[in-house]
Amino acid sequence: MDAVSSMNVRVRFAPSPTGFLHIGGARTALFNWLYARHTGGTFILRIEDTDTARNTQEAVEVILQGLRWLGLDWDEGPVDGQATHLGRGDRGPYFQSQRADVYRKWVQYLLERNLAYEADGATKFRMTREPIVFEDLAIGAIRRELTDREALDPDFVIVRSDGQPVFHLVNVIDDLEMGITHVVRGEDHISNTAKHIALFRAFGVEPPRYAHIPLILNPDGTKMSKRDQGASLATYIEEGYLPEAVVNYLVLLGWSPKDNREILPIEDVIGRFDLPQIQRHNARFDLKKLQWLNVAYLHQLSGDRFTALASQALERAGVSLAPFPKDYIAAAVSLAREKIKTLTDLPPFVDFFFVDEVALDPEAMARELTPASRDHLAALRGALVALDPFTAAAIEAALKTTAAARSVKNAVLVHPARVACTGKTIGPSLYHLMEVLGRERVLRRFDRALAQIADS
RNA sequence: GACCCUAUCGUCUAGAGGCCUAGGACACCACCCUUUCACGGUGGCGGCACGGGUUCGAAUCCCGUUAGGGUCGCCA
Repeated sequence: MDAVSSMNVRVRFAPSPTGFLHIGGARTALFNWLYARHTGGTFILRIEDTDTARNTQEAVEVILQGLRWLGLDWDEGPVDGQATHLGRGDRGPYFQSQRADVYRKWVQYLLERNLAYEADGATKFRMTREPIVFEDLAIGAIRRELTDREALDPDFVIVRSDGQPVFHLVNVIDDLEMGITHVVRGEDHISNTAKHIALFRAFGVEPPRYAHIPLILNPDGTKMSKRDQGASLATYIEEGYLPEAVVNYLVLLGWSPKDNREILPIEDVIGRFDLPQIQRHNARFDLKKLQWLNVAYLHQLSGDRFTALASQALERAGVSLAPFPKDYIAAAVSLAREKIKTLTDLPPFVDFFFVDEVALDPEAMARELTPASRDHLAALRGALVALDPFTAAAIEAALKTTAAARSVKNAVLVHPARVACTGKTIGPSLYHLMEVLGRERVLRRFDRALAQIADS
């Protein structure tokens, strides 16, 4: 352990409960968590719910659920979305709405020392006129001068005329009171840091170390805001991405293991993650790469977990699995594993396994269940009736023998058979799907297809 | 308007003065594999924003320009 690692690192993620967790916020949380785990430090979750009007318990739950889904466990912080509930940890409360007396105490401290003053009913902080210089762990030396507007009046409001303390004040007080040693946050706070450092000094304490991480931009390079496609973590949860894939992708967006590896077990990342190596420039979100990672993680999932997640996705899509044996479900969904990019892709691939009568796609039917295919299908049915064992290999052999006997290419039998069994032109391997379906179902579906052709 | 950050293939990145004829991944294109759709395999396309310095030598250091992003609120 190096010098930094051996000190007691305390980092925090301090989101405002707006009703959703921004993907950029998720990465900020991730980087804080990684740094805490890398250093053996403490990861704290604090809810910045000072804007009482739009903060609700539900909005907090969204954040907690998002972090839990990502696997980012916090050592101190809320246990649920209820602000008045006592959290875990001895530096609480972890909701700003419950810390009014703490803020009052420190405002009093500033007032008594003439470091703040009343003006127009508000309380303003006497900001230094000198440039603030600090060493950012991710970026390097930063020297911040006053802007022209600030030069006119450098002092800023820390308590509104309605008595509510503002962000800069509470953020600093909480970091101070909670013993935060490293502030890892979005680059959009880099200019605010001067104010924060000045406040820490006024309170008579050394400011924490800062590490500002780059922002996540839209594919077109514009800032990703709430409305933008894919800005909310919830969309990835709903669209069937694996948390480990999202985490891996987020890690790669601004950090690199420097050894050309892309698939990174989280333990490896924890072992190597550090602040100075964080990328300095903003990154654009690339859904295609996330999808690629998701496929990779889908492939290496254990059979049990895949079956569980696939079952969930099916139930959510309205497919009832209750009537089917566990083995049948597992065998059926496993045939789709290599075919899908996300779990929401799965239901259309395997739903035919779980219905009495397949829904015949009109186009597929028109193309494959033609009078010309009738005799082929009937012949294939004949080859399957007494086939033993009814396995993929045996089915394949039977189909090929039948095709050869009729002097047609395998595909001439394969395509109509697929439509007969699944109703669609795309899907899992035909031979395997027939094995899983079982002889009885297959023959019944063949008969129905044959009847369809006769009717048309 | 001012202040701050940033700048390597379309995208994410490796690169901390000679190892660079700039490496990898995603995407894209071609071919192979193949019963569909995918997976996989092989190959290809493609980049140091620009201009000045410093140096024997610069993607790497310095300055400027340009571009992008951020901030300057009684929002967080």
